[in-house]
Amino acid sequence: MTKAITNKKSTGSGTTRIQTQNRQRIIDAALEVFSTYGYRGSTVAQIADTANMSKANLLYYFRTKNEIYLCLLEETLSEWLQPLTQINPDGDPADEIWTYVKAKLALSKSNPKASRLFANEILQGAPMIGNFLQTELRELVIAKCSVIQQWIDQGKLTTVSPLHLIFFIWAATQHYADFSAQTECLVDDTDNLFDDAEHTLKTLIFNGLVPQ
Amino acid sequence: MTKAITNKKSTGSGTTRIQTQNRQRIIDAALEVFSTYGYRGSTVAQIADTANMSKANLLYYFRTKNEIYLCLLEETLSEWLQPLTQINPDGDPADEIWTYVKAKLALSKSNPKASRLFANEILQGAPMIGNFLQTELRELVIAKCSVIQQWIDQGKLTTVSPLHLIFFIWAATQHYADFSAQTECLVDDTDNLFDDAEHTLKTLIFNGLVPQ
DNA sequence: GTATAATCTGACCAATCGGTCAATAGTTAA
DNA sequence: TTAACTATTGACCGATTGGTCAGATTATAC
Repeated sequence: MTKAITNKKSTGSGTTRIQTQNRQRIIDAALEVFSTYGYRGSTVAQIADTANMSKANLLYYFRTKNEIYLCLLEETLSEWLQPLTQINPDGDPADEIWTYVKAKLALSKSNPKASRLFANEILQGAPMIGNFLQTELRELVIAKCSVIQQWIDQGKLTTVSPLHLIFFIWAATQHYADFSAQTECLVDDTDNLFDDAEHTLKTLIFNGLVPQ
Repeated sequence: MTKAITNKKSTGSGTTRIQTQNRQRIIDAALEVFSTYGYRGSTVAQIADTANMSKANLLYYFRTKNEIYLCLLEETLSEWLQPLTQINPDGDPADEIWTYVKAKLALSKSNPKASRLFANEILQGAPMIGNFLQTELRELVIAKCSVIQQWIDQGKLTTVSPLHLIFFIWAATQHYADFSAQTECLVDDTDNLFDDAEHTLKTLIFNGLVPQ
């Protein structure tokens, strides 16, 4: 999944000011387009338009549509996964999990396009990041699951499947980014959307739905 | 969103045996393709191939790609929404909600392609069903929210936002269909996937994550 | 300033896209 | 059997797709 700069100055130090600038413009535009239409539904002309750049010039910086897509995925993946790595085995279980939920919710709010980019990719069978899912993500998730399992064994958490708890947090938080077209149709108070979501999630996760 | 049969016998009763048969074959193939690649990422040739039919013949039954898509959405929408309509204001709140969760989970298991079809549509901004979301779905959701609110007012449920509770149930259940490419990478025991999900969801929704 | 490399462009390409159409093959009711 | 209709096809259309290329333009090092 790695493919670095295609064109370089033969003389100097590798990357030009104009290169870094334009490659970033393209990546930004690509996020806009790919997150909306998915890989196959997006066109390089559309990305070039969004980046205010001629198609030929865009293909001077990235040789193929696929190269843009892979580069974009790579840039976005680490940001998207970072909160999970932050879960601290030595912290208070409830605190750690709630911090994680809040971080994922904040990401859904601040960068919904990144969420939709992955949603599109996975919906379509993860053709590009399938290998990543099976290796790096799997390792990380297994590690964090065993942390949660320890907390459960210590009686600090209710007995649940750690893996499904994680699925459940992913689903509940990313939903607001991935399905914003739907939520925005149904929510009246758009301003407080994420605050309301956070409050309801907190109640559900820590108190359950039935009064004790 | 309504467009009925295009070609009809000028003599007889409207629809031929071959017509109903082939239209169904096309709809089935269209679900397969559209649910995977989204509207723009799918091609009529691909649908025709999947249906074991020539492209020209497919376009004899549906005049345009869009017409297939709309017909498919229409057929699938009601099935997908049906469980929500079943929530009974006079039933026991916890029972009613749990029945709903189980029904949605069962749908995700039995017809994941339908879930992915809608996921793709909404991810891409709901260009075709936007109007439906704002009218029919909105009405239904508002009605069910007020039912849940009454249960809360009667002290039978914890105070949560009914709307976000519904979002949460949608997210948690459809996740297993929409992101199956991911879950299948991470789950070891694929056989019991939905049973484990159900158990974890039940614990979360009714007990919360912290032991009482 | 000027040479050299980096940047940018329009014209162009084969392949594929959604869709049409005239002609052929298959069904069906009399 | 046959006439009228339904079903199916391959050849074809203009538009769009991802991508190339020769050459024009701009920035940079000396």
